[in-house]
Amino acid sequence: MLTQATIRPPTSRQNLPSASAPAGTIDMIGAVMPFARNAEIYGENDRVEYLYRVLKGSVRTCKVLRDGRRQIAGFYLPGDVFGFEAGDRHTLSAEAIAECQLLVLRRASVAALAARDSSVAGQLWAMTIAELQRAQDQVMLVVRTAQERVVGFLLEISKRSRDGDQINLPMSRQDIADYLGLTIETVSRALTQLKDAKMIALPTSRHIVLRDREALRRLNS
Amino acid sequence: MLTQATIRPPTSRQNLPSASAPAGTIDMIGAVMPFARNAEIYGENDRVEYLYRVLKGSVRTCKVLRDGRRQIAGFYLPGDVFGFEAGDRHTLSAEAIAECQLLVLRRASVAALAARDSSVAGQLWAMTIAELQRAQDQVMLVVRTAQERVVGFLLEISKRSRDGDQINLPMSRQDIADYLGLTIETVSRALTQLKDAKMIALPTSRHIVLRDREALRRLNS
DNA sequence: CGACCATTTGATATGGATCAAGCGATGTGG
DNA sequence: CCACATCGCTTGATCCATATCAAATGGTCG
Repeated sequence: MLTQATIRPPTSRQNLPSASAPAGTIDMIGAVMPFARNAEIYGENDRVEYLYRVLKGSVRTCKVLRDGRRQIAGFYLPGDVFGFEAGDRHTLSAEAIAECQLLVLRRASVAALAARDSSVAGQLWAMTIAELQRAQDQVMLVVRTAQERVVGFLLEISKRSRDGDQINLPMSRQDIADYLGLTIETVSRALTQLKDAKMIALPTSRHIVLRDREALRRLNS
Repeated sequence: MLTQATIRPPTSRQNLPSASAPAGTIDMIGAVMPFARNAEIYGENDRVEYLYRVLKGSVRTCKVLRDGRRQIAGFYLPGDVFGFEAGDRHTLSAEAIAECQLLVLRRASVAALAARDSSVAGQLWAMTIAELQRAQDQVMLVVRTAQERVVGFLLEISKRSRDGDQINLPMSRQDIADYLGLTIETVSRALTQLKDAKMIALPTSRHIVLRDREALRRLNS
């Protein structure tokens, strides 16, 4: 499944982040690391050692359910931070959707920095609440009809990737389906219906244009 | 729907929490308030002013979807803290499931305390991560079969209420259904099947006994 | 060009929703 | 104290949205 063996973060700091990383943020510590397409960043049950910020590319976190199906818990785009865990073991795995660069931060260093600098602690709290919000939104999404789930997903991605009405999907139909709790066939059919209704255009399967946001928003509620 | 008008938290501190509230925790600030069954604690779009800790009783947070269906985002039992929000408006509403007592904390006071005391900041972060974990677990739950969702719910409630194999449900079948994204009929049928399979007993509809945790865990994965 | 993989499209099956009725506990008024 | 209304829950019959199975299409890379 994976195209290469898991890359482990370095213990030394060979790749420091750019010198322009602002003081008073978590970006001042940590190392930049590249991951190949489909590379595992961490696995379920791995010890939690790092927090990650996406610099380039995109990442998915997921879990394989007992019946073999895969559920994706979140997609992370440039700027997003992931890897928050309650215990000392990961409950999800994380994989690079495409070639990506991550800022890898030792959890202990982050915690130490937060203890010293309350504004850093505040940032971490805010990021975690934002992540909680996203997870709650996902719950609201996955209980709706297939059509509504797909529309909700498109609007969410559009908002987060800040590219106007253009969407360049980094992920496959299978990834979308596993995020929404649907099958690829159903996702595909929903997109075709939206295209037939002139609400979106599909120049290529990974490039979507939102042609009628108003109508999409109505479907989304 | 609601049995009484919304009760607003007091601006003065008429009801201080017990003097035994430990220093260095958020419990040292705030006021104790009672809420009646089905009373609204806050509504969607209300300004965020407080954090809440459940002292007695139980609470649900939920959202009414466009089609009129209600989705419950979480149940909160004694000890749990709720009311974390990313923005300054609530994205969910909160209601008392049964008569309950809440410790009501001004968000600004909590933030100020966290800025002064890094261990408080750490507690808040940990609670938020725990809440994130729960939301992620709910996503994993609502994409499974009806039977699995109900089993997952029973095991979750059992773990959180720490009452051994006895479960005294504070919430109705409708609440459970709205949490799991099912109908009451489907929840009822799933429970009947579990009873017929001798995995649970149902002395009364709100009192469930887990008779075969091993079998239940197998269904849950 | 041809092999391969991702996506779309088509035909059928099924799990859970919906519609409808029955049941049991609780409460209320005569 | 008992008829009877009410409410929450369970059970039954049918329907429909989405899964599943199957095949066609299209896009990419050697």
